[in-house]
Amino acid sequence: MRANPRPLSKREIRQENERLILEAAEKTFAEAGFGGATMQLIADVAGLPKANLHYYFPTKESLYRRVVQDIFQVWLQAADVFDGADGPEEGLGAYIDAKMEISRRHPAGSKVWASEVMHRAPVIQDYLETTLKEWTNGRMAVIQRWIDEGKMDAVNPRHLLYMLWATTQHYADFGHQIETLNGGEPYSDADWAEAKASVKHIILTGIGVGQDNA
Amino acid sequence: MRANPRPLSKREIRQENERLILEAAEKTFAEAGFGGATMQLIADVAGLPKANLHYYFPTKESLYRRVVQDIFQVWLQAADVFDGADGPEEGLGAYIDAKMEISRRHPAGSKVWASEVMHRAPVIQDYLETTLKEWTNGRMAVIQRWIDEGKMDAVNPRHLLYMLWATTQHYADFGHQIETLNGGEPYSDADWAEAKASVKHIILTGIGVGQDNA
DNA sequence: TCGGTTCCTGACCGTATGGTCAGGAATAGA
DNA sequence: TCTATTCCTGACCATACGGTCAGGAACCGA
Repeated sequence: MRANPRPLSKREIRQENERLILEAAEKTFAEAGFGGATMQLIADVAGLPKANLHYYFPTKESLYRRVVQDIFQVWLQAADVFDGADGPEEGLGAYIDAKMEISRRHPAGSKVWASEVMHRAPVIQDYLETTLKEWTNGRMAVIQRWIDEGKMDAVNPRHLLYMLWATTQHYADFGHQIETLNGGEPYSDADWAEAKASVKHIILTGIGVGQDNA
Repeated sequence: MRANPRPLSKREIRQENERLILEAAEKTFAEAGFGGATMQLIADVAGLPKANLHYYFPTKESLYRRVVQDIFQVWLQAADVFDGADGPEEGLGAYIDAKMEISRRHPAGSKVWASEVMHRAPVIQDYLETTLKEWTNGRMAVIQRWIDEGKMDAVNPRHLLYMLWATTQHYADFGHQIETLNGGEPYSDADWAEAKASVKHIILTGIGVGQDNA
């Protein structure tokens, strides 16, 4: 049996347990939905007693809210690559790469978000109306500027954004279907590269942006 | 008070009640998820006593299974436009139109399907492995033939299909988000026309197919 | 050392859920 | 008309759920 190197401080204990709970909650909410996930199941996944969950998060809804908020922050951060780009090939290309990478690394988060929105966003409606709306308007303006500068075709910026979201998140939200159609095998590095390249090629070509496909 | 024109026959009663229950179930499962939907709530929406639901569908899962199967049939039917088309502009254009129309008319069904797949398809895994896989392989072959005939660019047929699914279903599954970003207003006829045109333009252009945009 | 704070959890509670069932009403078929 | 079948439902049941709480253990700061 191993020696205990150092007792955790109160601060460390709180950080560590919150992390354990949030990870377990994200995974469980993604797999079972809000209604299907039980506090007992989340507790089992986290390896903690159920009562301990209620110590850190008073209600199931408060835990869920925190999970959804964290996901939203990840997505907002990923959109930074959008800004400061010289044109659509760089900006949109990097954005597609970033969102595909999130779908690959954090599929559970994407599913929780999708589920939340599908159920009419009972918890994050205010985010949709404020932060997301402002973010969307800002990026639409960037795209419109690129159009005005003749850097891409005059497509509807809003529907272009929707297509980017839909396509990239599809690889997370419908990952199980994709895996099944791949003979039950998870996507390999090569599969992901092919997916990224295909998405970028069709969309960038679709808006009149040339590509050097290596 | 109105006179009862004709008492319903047993057969008619069964048909009508099953329809009521299935409609209520689709709507409720879409809005609340499998776990969040209760038999009592479905019964209230259908306007029937809860015990009557269990008379027609012995368990909640059997009712849910029936709902998902019905949705899958609608989608398979919609794909008929794909076949017999002379080329990608006609075939894919019609397919996009058909799937956008389903997203508009049956958003609840799309959501139930999405939710089912996100939760690792506990009920329709066999459909994914058989019917959907065969369907997908067939359409990939059609697309590959179009490519070989020089009717479109050499894109990866599989990822093109995924993009079609993702984009068209996004307008149903994320309809609430789209509506919120539309100022809380549901999409009008003009909004839907614009969405359809945008999706078709970007994707068809993206695969090297010219379009006469009226 | 010691009082205060934080962390922890087994046992418990009220409620809501999926599902059952007995018994009755309505229709079908002969 | 008469019997069999189908349809219907209020009342009920066992279970599982989210959440509470008392009481103790561990750490902190002075």
